[in-house]
Amino acid sequence: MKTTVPDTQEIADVLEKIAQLLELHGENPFKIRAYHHAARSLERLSEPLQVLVEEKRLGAVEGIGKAIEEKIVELVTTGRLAYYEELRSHFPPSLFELFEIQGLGAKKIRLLYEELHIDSIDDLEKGCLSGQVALLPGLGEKSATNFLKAIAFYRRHVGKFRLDQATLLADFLITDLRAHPAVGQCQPAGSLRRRKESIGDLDLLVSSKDPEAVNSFFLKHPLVSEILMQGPTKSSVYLKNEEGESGLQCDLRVVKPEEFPFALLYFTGSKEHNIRLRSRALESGWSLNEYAFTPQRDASTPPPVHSEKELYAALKLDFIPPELREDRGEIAAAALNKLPKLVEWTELKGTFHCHTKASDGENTLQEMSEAAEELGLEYLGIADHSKSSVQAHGLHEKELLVQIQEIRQRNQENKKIHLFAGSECDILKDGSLDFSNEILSQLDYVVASVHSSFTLDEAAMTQRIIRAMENPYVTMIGHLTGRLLFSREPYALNIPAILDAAAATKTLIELNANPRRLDLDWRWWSLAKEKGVLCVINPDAHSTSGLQHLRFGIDIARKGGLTKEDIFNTASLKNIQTALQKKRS
DNA sequence: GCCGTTTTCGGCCCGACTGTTTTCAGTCG
Repeated sequence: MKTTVPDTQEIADVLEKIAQLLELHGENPFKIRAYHHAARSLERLSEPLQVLVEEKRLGAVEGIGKAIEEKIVELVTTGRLAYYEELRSHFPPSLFELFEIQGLGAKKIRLLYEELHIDSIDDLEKGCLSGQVALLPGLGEKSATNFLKAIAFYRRHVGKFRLDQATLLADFLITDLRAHPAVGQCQPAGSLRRRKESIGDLDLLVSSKDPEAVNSFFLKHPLVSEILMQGPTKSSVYLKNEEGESGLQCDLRVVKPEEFPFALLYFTGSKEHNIRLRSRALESGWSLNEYAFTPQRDASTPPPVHSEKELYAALKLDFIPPELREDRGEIAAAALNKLPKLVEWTELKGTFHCHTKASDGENTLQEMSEAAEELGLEYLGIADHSKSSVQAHGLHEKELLVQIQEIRQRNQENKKIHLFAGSECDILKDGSLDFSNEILSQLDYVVASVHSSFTLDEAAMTQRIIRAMENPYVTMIGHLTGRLLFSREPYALNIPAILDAAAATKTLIELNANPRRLDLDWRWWSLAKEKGVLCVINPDAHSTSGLQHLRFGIDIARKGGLTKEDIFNTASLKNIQTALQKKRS
């Protein structure tokens, strides 16, 4: 373990590892869940862990009791945890990777380790091929074959699928399913419906009086590459990817029409959200499953339910939009009628941070303008790269001034959509900007972004961005953490400190809607809102089709609990022009 | 291990499918 103080995420990871180790040790499942739960609680703390430890308030965090509090304190103060080290000493660290293999859980991993000394994915593969795995009690030829398939799948798809990729596949399937005569209602569920940034598998839900017909239609669908499991109500397949190989996993559930709202709620999740709802149902004496409420002995009769809304109402809750169902306080808020009224797509009036051919975009200013108009936007901001982004053909001062002139000219000629002249100006290593204030002052707005020196330490990177925000011409910070989903980690950054500075300097924080980024992450937006920081949803469009990414931006804003009022570009053109001047004056 | 208008013990969400089994354990969501 590192000698420096571990950060909150690292501590949450240790708690998760403890949970896995306890599973391997065959511990009480509720104890295991307690560690999972505590890890999740840590991940959504709204204040620094260090402060909670110093003020001895950790025990007040839900899911953290005396025992786990002591362990966290030990980790924070010494950087080590004797309990964890003791647990770990019984198993090699490589064993953890076996949990990633579909069909393998703690019991079988332990069996494989104790009987065959298998402690890695490579070992498991060898054991399956040699026939040894099939000889173990409780396992057989079929298990070994399935492990080999699962290993191959894991190697092809370490990581997950992006929201846009999963959405595209789901749209195809749902369109075809809805056209089938035996299909009543058909909805996506799972993390796709909750609009998470990454999707592990696709969950589709259908209501039908003829489940067999639906299942057989689904299993023969041209997008299906391989059948994993098939039952009367549930089947599971791999879908074809671009190369025609097995890609995303897709589960189809077929239920009776009257069961649909229960099943939709259940399969939408999240798991933690469902667990809470079931506990809440039990308070009324009803057991809740994916089909119905079942009153326990002496309990009152549950009301009839025809929709998710009625289902929540039966539990004395406001309807909770799927995006919020992550067990982050939404149930308590729904009980008190305090859920936010989430922003809607139709409330978005314009956007900033779009590129053209002048730097690294694919389309001209005119084409971008027309596409935005078609999308129904009132205004569009053009922000091509600045000169330091050589790889992206960043504009030099002279080229930028020409572009500003062109934009002013277009606004004279076309009154249907207003164009704003901006720049995505590099934040240099020391926090200064790529253009002088004299140049910046001629623009309508500035998106300041980091495109270099990603490896600065947290303090330096934080200071770098804060310095940029202190510039009166910097309107907003682009893709704050620089993450690229599944390919680049966010750079080290003290996000609460950045949000404080954003509030103090009246700088907007971008929600970059490009599905590879979705940055800033949705988990931070409630804190941003609390601190009074405004969000601006930008597509970072490098083509006309890139403007469509705005929809994912709305998804993530909703997931972050943001309302129309929390988002800068829900303002009309009339109001936005004065708002853009606000920081400068 | 956590939690409490049933409060310091005794609960803790619930069901489908698979593979290896002759009645069920393990895994998954």
